[in-house]
Formats: sequence, structure tokens, C-alpha cells
Amino acid sequence: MVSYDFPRPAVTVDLATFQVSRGKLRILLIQRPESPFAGEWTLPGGFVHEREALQTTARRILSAKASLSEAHLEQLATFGAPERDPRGRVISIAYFAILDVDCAYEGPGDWFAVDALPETGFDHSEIIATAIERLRGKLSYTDIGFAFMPAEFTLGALQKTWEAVLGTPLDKRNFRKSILSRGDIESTGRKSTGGAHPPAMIYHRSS
Amino acid sequence: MVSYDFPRPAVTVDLATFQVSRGKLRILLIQRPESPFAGEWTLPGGFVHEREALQTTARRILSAKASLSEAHLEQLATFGAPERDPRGRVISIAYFAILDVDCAYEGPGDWFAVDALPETGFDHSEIIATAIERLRGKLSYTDIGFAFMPAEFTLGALQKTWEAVLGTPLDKRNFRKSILSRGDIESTGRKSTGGAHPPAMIYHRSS
DNA sequence: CCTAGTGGTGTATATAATACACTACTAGAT
DNA sequence: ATCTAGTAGTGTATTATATACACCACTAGG
Repeated sequence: MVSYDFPRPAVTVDLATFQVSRGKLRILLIQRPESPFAGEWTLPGGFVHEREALQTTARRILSAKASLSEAHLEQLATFGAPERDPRGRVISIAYFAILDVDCAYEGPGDWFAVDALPETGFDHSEIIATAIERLRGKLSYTDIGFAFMPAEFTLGALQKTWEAVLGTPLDKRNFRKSILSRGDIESTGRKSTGGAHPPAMIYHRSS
Repeated sequence: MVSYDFPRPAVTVDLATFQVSRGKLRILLIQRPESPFAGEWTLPGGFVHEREALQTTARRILSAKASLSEAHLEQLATFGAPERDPRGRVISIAYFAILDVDCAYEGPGDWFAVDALPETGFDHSEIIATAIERLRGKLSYTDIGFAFMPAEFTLGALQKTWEAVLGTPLDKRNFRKSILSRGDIESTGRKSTGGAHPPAMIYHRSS
């Protein structure tokens, strides 16, 4: 059988790309160069190619913007309201990407702190809200938070990152207790140098 | 702009439909009448119509099989591996549906206990595994489990349903304590009649 | 009147989450 | 040399939550 009598929708992948910088959780938005929503802020996105896995589309969109091949990528949800794109039926599979703090993004677009987002085109505000909610929810019970970190990090840096993602301060002693009791990370035995403070133990993920 | 130079993929919705019956969590599978995978067990599914919201597609597929308009529906994930359908590129948005125990399903297909599933066509085993995992995971921290229940129920019936979904026995006193402390449900003040046991208090959701 | 089957109840223990404050070390400025 | 700013590192008491566990009562049906 073949029986596909319906006009096929276009299928895109949109990316909610997060990074923590200057103490804030930020998301990458680009200013659309063309209609619809020309000049408005939107999530980076692109059409799914013919023989391309969805995750591959996501990675292509991400690395088309910069050399970000190392990012954590995870499917978020699919948005398919019939009128979400004025060009016609476009179904978008949203992914979120997480860049570590050392990853220097060199593409178009700007990073917006998630507590100071601009208006966006399409239904991208909804996608962003869903992404932030999921990200915060998964922080405590998955290892997703480590995707914001470089391979080696101190507990102080880790805590600052967690606080930026959650948008709330955390108690230092409780944070260290709970992180260490997870068994996810282990000490490298080395200590950080530099900084106007005592050297801090450097940890890395143990898995 | 229009610029959609790529052949468009077909887009379907596949449904992982759950119900608890005879003490087991079961999922609805239908035997495909046609190629590909003719005669094999698959999830009910169908193409997304031109101006149809994805959730509407899911509901249409569900109620095409029976009058199941009351089911809980929730998006699960999107499966888009390039070779997942031998007919060509087909991207499937999987939903899961939950029927309450009193819902009499009268369509084609059979209910399979999730601990005794047959081989399935396409990548539907993967979709099913994802659905079961998500369902069990969400049971404790969402109200999804109540979708298996009719409007009014006893704590005994609720516990049996939970046990069927999780596939593990639960302690009666602890179960009652934790359910009641959630504040989700309240007593109707009435008691069940019938059965070779004392009347049980009837509860309903308080939301 | 006996049996099978479920309704309903409480306590003790272990584990996890929270609240909370001080000293020590380093870099850099004066 | 000394001072200052900034972070590293540490422990305990309290509260809340999760777990383990056993008995009597009531109803329907044989």
C-alpha cells in the first residue's frame, strides 16, 4: 500500500540551545532574515532532509551556526498546531541543546537570559517555556546538568551553574552533600590554581 | 520565502493505548491488514490530515477504533529514523492513550499484557518500551494514574491498578497514606456495596 | 456457620531534605 | 607587610518522607 492522499506537511527541527554565561541561563535566538516574522527573534531551525535522522538535523542546525558538535542534544517535544506557521502546515520537532560554559559560540544570533526574553515569532515562546521547564525538572534526577560543565570543574563552579539554571540560590553544604552522594563525580586529586581564594579540588564525571 | 526543496516526509501519529484489565497493564495492538508488515502486530496509527492538530489526529485514530473519546492523551516522543518505514520517509509522532477500566473497547486488535508482548512491525517495540517507561515514571509524581480509573473508585481498586501499571506489589497502608497525603482525591461519603468483603469508602478526584 | 476475600488501621525505623556559621587560603591592591 | 575581597571547605540538629510490618472486622456465598 501507499495511500497517502494528504498534502504532506513540512517538517522542521527547532533548537532551544542553552548555555550558562555571566551567571545566567541563556538561550540562543536568531533574528529571522526573511518573512514570515522577518526581523523577529526565533529559535534556530531548519528542515529535515530526506534521509536524515532527526537528531542529525538538530546537530546540523547547531553546527551550521558554529562548531558545536560536542553539545548535548535531546528531543523535547513536537509542535504541530495547524496554524503555527503562516506559510502552511509545518510540524516542528523541538530539541534542546546544551553547550558547556567553555564552548565559544561564534555564529549569528544573540544569547538571552531566560528571565529577560524578547517576544518571539511563531510559537517559539511556547517551545522555550517547555524547554526551560523540562531542563529545570530534569536537573535533579538526571545528569543533564553536567552538560553545562567542561570535563573538569570545581564544586563551586558546578554550584554556580546549577543556580543559574534553576534561577535560585542553593545552600553550599547541602549542595556538596547531595552532589557527592550521587556518585556521579569523583575527585581528580588535582586542585585548581589561580583566583583570589584557596585552591579548589577539581572533579570530573566518573561514569 | 518558501524554500522547501526537499521531498516532504509523511507524518503519522502512532498510539500506545493502555488499559488495566484482569490485573494486568495491557496495550492495544492491531494486526496489519496490508504490506508492509502485513499480519504483524503494530500500534494503531494513521496519517496527520492537512489541517488537523496532532492531538486531534491521535483522538481520531483512537475513536475510529471505538468510541473512546474520553481517553487521556499525551504526546510521548517523535520517531523519525530514516529507514523505520520501508515505504519511505515516515516520521511518527507517538502518543499514549489511557483508557479507564470501565471503557469497553470494541474495535479490531487485541490487548497484550505488557509483560507478554509479541514481536511488532516497524520500530513499534521501541515506541512501546518508551511509553511503558514513561508511564511508570510519571505515575508517582503526576496524576496520570487516575486516567485508568473511573470517576469514582475505592482505594483498593486504585491500588490494584497502580500495581498492575508498575508490575510490582505495593504495601496497603503505605499506599493509602501516600495517596491520601497528595490531596488529589477526597471521599464521596458513600460506600461501595456488593462483594464478599466490607463496604469500602468511595473516593473521587478533588481537582 | 464456615470460608474466602477485602476494608481499614498505627508505629517504629531508616533515609533524605533542610537550615544554618565559621575558619582558612590565595591574589591583588595599597 | 598588611589589608581586603572572594571563595574553599567542613558538621550537626531538625524535619519530612519512605519503608517495613500484623491484625481484626465485615460481607457474600456456599
